Amino acid sequence: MTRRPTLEDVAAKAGVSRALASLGLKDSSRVAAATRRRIRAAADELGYLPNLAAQNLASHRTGTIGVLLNDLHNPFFAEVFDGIAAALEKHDLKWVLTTARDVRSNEQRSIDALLAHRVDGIVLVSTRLPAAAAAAVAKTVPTVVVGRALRSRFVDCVLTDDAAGCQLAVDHLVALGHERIAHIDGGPGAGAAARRRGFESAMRHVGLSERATVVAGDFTEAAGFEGAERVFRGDTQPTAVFAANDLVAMGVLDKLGSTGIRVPEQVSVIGYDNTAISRLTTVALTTVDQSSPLLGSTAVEVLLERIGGRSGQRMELLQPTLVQRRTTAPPPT
Amino acid sequence: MTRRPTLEDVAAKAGVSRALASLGLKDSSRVAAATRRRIRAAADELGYLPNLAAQNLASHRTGTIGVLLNDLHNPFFAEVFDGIAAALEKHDLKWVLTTARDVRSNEQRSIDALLAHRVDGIVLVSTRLPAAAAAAVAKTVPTVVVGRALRSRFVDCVLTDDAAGCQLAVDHLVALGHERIAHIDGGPGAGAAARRRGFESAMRHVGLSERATVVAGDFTEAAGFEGAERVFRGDTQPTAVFAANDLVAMGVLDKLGSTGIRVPEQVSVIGYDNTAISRLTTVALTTVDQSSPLLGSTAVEVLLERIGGRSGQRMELLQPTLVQRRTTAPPPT
DNA sequence: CTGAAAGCGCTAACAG
DNA sequence: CTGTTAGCGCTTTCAG
Repeated sequence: MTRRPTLEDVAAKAGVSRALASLGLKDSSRVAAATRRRIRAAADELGYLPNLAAQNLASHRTGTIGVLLNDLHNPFFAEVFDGIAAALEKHDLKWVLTTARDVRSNEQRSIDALLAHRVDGIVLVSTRLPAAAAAAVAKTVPTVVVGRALRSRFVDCVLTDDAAGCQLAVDHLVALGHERIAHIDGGPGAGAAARRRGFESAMRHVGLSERATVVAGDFTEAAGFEGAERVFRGDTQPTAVFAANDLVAMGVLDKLGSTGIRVPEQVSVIGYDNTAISRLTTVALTTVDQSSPLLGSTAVEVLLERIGGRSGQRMELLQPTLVQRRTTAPPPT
Repeated sequence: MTRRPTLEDVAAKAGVSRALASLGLKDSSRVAAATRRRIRAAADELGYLPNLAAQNLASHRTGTIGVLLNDLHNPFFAEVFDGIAAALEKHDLKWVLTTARDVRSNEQRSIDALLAHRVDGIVLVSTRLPAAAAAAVAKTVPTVVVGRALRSRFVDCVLTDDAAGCQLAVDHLVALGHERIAHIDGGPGAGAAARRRGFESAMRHVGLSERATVVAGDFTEAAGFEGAERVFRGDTQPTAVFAANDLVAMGVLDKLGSTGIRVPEQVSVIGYDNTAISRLTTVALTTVDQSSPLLGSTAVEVLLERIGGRSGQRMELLQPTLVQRRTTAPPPT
């Protein structure tokens, strides 16, 4: 647990000045190749690792992007992060990753932590942060929001065209012959409102407004379970359920399974996200795909543009697709 | 995008020196309560956020723990992280979270990044890092490894007693009447070897050594799928499969389902981790529970002890339990 | 209780 | 090509 070597040590060992050592390690063409090699060798031998704090402080930039992921438990976010990380690596940027864990107030705290790091930019993935708060952050540091549309000159957004996604889902069910369709929504979750409105307007488009039910949920399996419970308690039971996301859909399947209602013979279920779980043939959930990694990588590109100086808002809408599996079928006759 | 306020600004606004402002914000009793309030007010008004880099550099400590998670896609790690984060919050510590994403060489790079942050300690969750490399890290900064046993004076370990866990699984299957049991292992994954050896020795204990098969896998669904393919190709087919983890088990269920083999009537399947997926009643996977959050919080406690000065190794073995659901039953007669 | 001064490890002009 | 000189924003003795 000895003191870590500093640039000073490297410089001494290589017989050069600190400044030259610094340049040498960055492969600056300003320093002779031979010297460069000597410096690098000295650094390796000492096990030198630059002190980020010192680097950041002196250079006024961190080369780091802050990423706030809503929830580590939802595989969807892991996939979005894959896209983010890949893009960041491509651009030789570092990142610091945070999650809010549970509560809402934690989101601001997590963001403050990123700000304290003096990150060069921030990616907010599906946070519930109030629009005003997000705009405030964006005024301090370039910010892009994933999964939610925010009208603000300062905040860029990258999200799936949920209106289209919901239309896809509804059209599919209607084509199969369904009319009474229930939506279990994402409650206070980020983007939940958009998806709920998408569902309602899609049902209107096909002239089935009065047959639509919406029950309040959350983006979790538990919410899906409880939502299904409520949906199938009434007397005018729907023949299909459109869940706010795959997790919710799993909860619905769970409830239906334990109640002895067969899917898709008696009830059709459709999810949103096309996560790994939905792909399992034992689950085989019909779902709306949002190409999650693309969401992430696009967010990074948009952010870099903003860091590069663009000042107008950029709102990137990605088109979803329907992935038809085996939880949807014609309703019972 | 204006310059962020510094301590200097806060001090000026509060009409005190920088030093006092610094102390005041830390609620040091060395500064009068009234002054403290004035300082705090000034800071709030300016939206002051301390510059971490400067703080770290000046104080020689970061109050930050580095966490390297093997894989964001496996919900097991999200649960372990819950425990880690909760414990860290309890102790008022910050963290920086990393994942290696894919390749092995990335693990060292991720660790170097944590080291560059000058974190006060490191938690390595299920990394494949060679023992020597881990020990090297530990000599630089207090380190605890989760999910793997490493014999080194410098590295502390927190893991589940996999020998016991495997015995639990095997005993359960044997009690049901199974004899030909296959294990699809975790291949090169962290802790895979321990689990494989645990399976083999458990089978030996019950005198079923020759009935045991082991096929090489990986801790993924895909590996489970392929593993099942190989297992059920031969002529002496097992009646039960013990998977290295729940993801592998899901892959197995997937393959069996698509082949028309019924679970548990024809084949029993048992997983490891008791992740959220296994709990779904549509899946209802029998599995070995490792109380993942406890694994995480224990790791933090052990790490803090080490940071506090303990020098001997601490090897914390947590006892697993069997969670019996509906993928295991007596073999067909 | 408060302030002055030194310095953390590094980068970035600016000279030689 | 190489070295000198200032800081970056903060904490931390050490004096008042």
